[in-house]
Amino acid sequence: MERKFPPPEEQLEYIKKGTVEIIQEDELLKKFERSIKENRPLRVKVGFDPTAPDIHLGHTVVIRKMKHFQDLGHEVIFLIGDFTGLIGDPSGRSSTRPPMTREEILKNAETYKQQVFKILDPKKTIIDFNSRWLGKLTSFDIIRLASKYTVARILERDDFSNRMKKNLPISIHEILYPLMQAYDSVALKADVEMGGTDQKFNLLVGREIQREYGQEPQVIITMPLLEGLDGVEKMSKSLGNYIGITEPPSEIYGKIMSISDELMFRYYELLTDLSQLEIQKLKEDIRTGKKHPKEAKSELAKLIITDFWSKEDAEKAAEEFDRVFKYRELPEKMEEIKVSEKEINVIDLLVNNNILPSKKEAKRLIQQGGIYINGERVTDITLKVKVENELILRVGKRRFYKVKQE
RNA sequence: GGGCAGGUACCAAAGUGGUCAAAUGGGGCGGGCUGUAAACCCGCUGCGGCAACGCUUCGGAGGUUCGAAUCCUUCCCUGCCCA
Repeated sequence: MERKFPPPEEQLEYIKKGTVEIIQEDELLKKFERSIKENRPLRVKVGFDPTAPDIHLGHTVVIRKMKHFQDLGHEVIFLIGDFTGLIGDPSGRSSTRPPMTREEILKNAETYKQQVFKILDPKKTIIDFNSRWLGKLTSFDIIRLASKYTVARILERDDFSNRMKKNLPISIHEILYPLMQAYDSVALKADVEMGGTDQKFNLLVGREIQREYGQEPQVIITMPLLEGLDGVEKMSKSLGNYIGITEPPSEIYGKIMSISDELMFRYYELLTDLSQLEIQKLKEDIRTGKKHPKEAKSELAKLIITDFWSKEDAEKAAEEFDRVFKYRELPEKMEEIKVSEKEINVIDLLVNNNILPSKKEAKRLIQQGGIYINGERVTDITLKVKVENELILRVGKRRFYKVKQE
């Protein structure tokens, strides 16, 4: 097939934007040159965890960069770490996870595809599973692999050295993880591997192991880690500070509106195509009062929603938000709660319908003034609610329910 | 295999026979201020009960005691040192 790659320097410039580190840049340049000469696309590998097929904005930072490689005509391998997933990337609290069934893995892969193709070009994306080769390694193979690296070097990894310092446990299987990931690069003959900055160690091991197996080392590219909604921790599902790309537009909008102004710029930088210059200008306009930060945040939210939904959805989400939080009107869509009783105690209403986890919690919220019925704050925890007419139940600032009789 | 130190709520970390549902900090939640921002202030943060109070919780299981997170036995887990 005839391919047309842009000139090497141009490619490098395009890829470089937004990266934290490229090791080594000149190697990448050479790879670009060779790829043109041989009319062969580079193989760019990125690994993903099979257990969490919920892609959030944090993942999209790297995925967007994968897209950039595709734009240049290269081959992107979306590697699902179904085998390494059994170990779990060492994080201190890791333990081996139960093996996933073939069905689960395939199902997750499907989910991944649906999500990731909102960004990537399906025609230029190879989806692979590392159990394909890692599952076939014999004990002999694994020992051979393990012999290529030393304990001292493995322990250089941040996470491990910290745990050593703190006298925290490190299991043997954890130190195998980087080697396994490195072996993926061997199996795939990766030219480039990308990941977040927290992956740097693993990525580097890939280079060394490839060399050990007689391959040319991959170039590694690290991307910044996106901070989660709290602005401190990295975005992750387990911390609950994330925005999933399949979340409804109104959710995404609301979550973006709740981030700090500082974080907003970070998101602009990592999640939109605005140039550094444009972002600088935006900052300046806000600083001088030419633009209200809320306005800028709204625009950011709309840009992000447009990526995963559509421009119309984005506009609608914004209108909806203003209606509810600016003009204090009701949201368009509310979860409906069906109640069989004609009359019910507020607390039961809240707990029986799984709105709140316990009666204590319900009581607390009422006493703290966080429950409203038809716009009126509930102050009496023994209040009986008549459900004959439709009721609007508000819990806290942002949760709304429509209560109807069954 | 031996010696030592540990295992407390979402996390970190006090508590070492009753006054401990368990200090404090973080996180979370609610309220106030606002732009669902930050910062700040107030409150809450095991379950049931309107409450009095009761129930379940301090690695697991037993035991001592009127009474245990606290003492004993045993088991499991972690770290350090020695081998």
